[in-house]
Amino acid sequence: MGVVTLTTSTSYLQYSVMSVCYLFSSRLVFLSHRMFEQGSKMFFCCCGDAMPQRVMLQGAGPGAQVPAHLTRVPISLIGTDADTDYSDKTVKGKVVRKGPLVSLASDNFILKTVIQEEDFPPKASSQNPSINVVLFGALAEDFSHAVDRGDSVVASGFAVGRSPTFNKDKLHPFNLLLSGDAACVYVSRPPPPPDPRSPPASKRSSALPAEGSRTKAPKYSYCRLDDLKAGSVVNTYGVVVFFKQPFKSRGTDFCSTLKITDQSNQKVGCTVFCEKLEDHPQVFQVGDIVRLHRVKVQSFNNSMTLVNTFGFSVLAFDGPEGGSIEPRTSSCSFHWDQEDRRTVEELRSWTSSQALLPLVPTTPLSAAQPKAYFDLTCQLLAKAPIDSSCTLLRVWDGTRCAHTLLKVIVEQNVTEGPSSFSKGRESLIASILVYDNHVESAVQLKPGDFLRIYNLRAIPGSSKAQGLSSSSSSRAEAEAEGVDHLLFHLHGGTAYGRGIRVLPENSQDVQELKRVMEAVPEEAEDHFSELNDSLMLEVWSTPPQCPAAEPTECSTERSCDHDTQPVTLSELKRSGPGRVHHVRVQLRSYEPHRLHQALKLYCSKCTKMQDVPDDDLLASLFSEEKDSEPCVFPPWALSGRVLIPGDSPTFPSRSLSVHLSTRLLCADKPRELIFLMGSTLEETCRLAAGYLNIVPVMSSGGHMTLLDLSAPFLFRGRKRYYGCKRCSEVTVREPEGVELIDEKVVAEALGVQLLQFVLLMKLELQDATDTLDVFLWSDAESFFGVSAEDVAANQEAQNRIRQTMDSLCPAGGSAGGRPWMDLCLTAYRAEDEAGQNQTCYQILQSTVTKPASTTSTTSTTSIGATVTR
DNA sequence: GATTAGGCTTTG
Repeated sequence: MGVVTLTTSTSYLQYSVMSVCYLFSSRLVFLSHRMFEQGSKMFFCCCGDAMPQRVMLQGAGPGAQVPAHLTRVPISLIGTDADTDYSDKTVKGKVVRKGPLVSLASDNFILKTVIQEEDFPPKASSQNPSINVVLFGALAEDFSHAVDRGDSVVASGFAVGRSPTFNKDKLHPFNLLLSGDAACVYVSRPPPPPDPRSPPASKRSSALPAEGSRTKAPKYSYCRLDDLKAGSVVNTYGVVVFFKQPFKSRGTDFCSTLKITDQSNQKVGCTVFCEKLEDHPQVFQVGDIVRLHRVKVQSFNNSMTLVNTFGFSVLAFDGPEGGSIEPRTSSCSFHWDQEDRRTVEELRSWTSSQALLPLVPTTPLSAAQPKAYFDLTCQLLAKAPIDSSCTLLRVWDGTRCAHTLLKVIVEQNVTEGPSSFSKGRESLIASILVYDNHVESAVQLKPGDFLRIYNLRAIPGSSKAQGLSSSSSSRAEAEAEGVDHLLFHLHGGTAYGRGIRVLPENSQDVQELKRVMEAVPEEAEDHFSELNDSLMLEVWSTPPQCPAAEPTECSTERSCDHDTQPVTLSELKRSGPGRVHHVRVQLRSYEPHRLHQALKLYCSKCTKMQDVPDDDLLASLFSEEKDSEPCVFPPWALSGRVLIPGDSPTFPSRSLSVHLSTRLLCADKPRELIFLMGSTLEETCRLAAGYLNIVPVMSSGGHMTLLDLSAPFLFRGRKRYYGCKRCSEVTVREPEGVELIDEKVVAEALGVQLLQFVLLMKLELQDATDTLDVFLWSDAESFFGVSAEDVAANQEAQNRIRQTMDSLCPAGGSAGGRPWMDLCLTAYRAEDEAGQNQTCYQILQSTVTKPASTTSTTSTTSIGATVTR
């Protein structure tokens, strides 16, 4: 599998915190503090300094306005008139794509962006025109830092060139090239949306110094849990290690109980009395983090406890690292700043190091074991009172319980919500009897609510064994007989945190639950219900095999020889790394959607992976080398010239300097390998039709050398080969032998560490129990039945991948229409970019078996994204 | 500016 670390890619969330402009020596200088958020780490960096200004924020100062003598040209007119002088012209557009900053040499950069015209000239019908813009040098660097997608920019001082990617991207036949002192970009940014983490300040006119507006907010200090002094009122942060949902106290309030801890390892009990439920801590599970303001420290039984006091407020957060930091609170105004954010991050990181988080937050019905106590996240479908101390809740979570679920029969017309469901759905519904104090909270619940029920007990055995035989008329009647049935009880009292909580619709857990539920097709439910044989139930507690009404063949097969039974994704997630699993799943989604981005270059030596540069970038690398300086050629090289016929007045015929290997010439193989100097990318490609191997070279310091290794070092027909910048030690030599000249031989002669084309995709798999992100990488070629090298060079290979993905995951198709895949997965540990260990999954030894679609795989017409470079 | 509870060793 190699040693490449593949982790879920971290997206760099980037936003400008503030921009300040100074007038400095009569030149405008733009200082931008930008904040980067990367996983759990935050840092600031300052870009821009007292250098001449190249990228300017409009409205920031007098010099930042577009000079009045410049006139704007519509993007559609760029390049239409060969005589146009663009030195006094501008082009305006919105940044719709922004490429990475590519480093060419230590202080030279290149960056590609696409801008789209927004308002000029107004056009109702077709799409607004857009154009590629290539920026060079410090301008590229500044642009990379200062401009975001969505910004509106005005470019001036540009040159216009033919776009080498026009055939591919159909964007614009020309592009804008910005380099040198004259080039400038003016930026204006739409006003930022309000920060959702900073709710508007309270309208209360209260003089409370507390949770006011951000500007007036006082500095809060937080007391560590080993530093609590009895009698004081403090603010504190903690990780929840135990909690009880709010329950009615004997007094006037609801009471909730927390036990929290922090880096001091002290465990401190905390009691909250509030009349209103919404003012209580919104804690959903152990590991949640709470911030408490104004709690009184009391000594009880020789330990410190916390009780809320006047002005009390609480925020709660999810516990796992990397999750969103969205405070849960009913308060409409609260103080919240970067320091709070950092504190939560630190507690999360500490929590994970202490293994305080439960491995499995809640147990799905599919994993419920007889007699076990567990927490359940589910949706309420219906409820019915049984008697004054017992209420029936009918719930489901989209998973299938391994045991038959008992249906409790209730009197007619007492059920809130549907009294029965389709046969298939019924088989997925669990009956929960809630007792005593929980009856009162059940009254508040509405069918459709998403619930978490704490300390639920699975009651096993036959209905008779539970005293619920059909002849019994006591509390409920069960229609099922047998020994393999389950019913659930929520016992009275609040011991062990027993209780019911309604989860907010926007919570992560509810989103996850919905995904699982949506993956259960109606037909499948009915299909399931036919199979009530206990042996079959055992089998069918694993993912459904053919849930669609019209059974579809499985679209992939495993070629491995592991002797292991398929598991559900939820089971797989509960087991550790270092194992191989078989799963039967559907493809829910995949990345990248633009399939050409799945193609990467991989160095087997340093194990680094990089993107394949696009033609715009390559074209600029070639064009930079047009004017070669004088050069001493190596003694083995025979020099000559080759004529490249032109195809238009813009591209006249040119003769270029070529160098041949004496050894190959003597072997009568003059066309096997040429070293070509000063060619453009286009010319190189054209010559590649006539020469087997072309190595583009340039003169540097009076000697012949390769171009920058961002460019291919070798062209072989339509194939291009790249070298690793880190691992190559370039010297231009002729190959040793003459028998076979291929990319390996050439690379070896040139001291180039050859990069390999690979395919890398992230697939989101799903079954009835869960979803899972997996990588398709080392076995991607055998999965698709194509080589990555072919994908880089030929349309048929690209079509094959596109069609395979379309058939596994049809656009706009429902889950029911997606084929099922038998896959072999391996689970392994890898470090993410923040240095945190996480479990990753990779598809191994699995192959798509069916032709991807009914359309011909040899079709040469491609629509939409292809993997063309 | 009172009162509530102060986990738990698990009924139906």
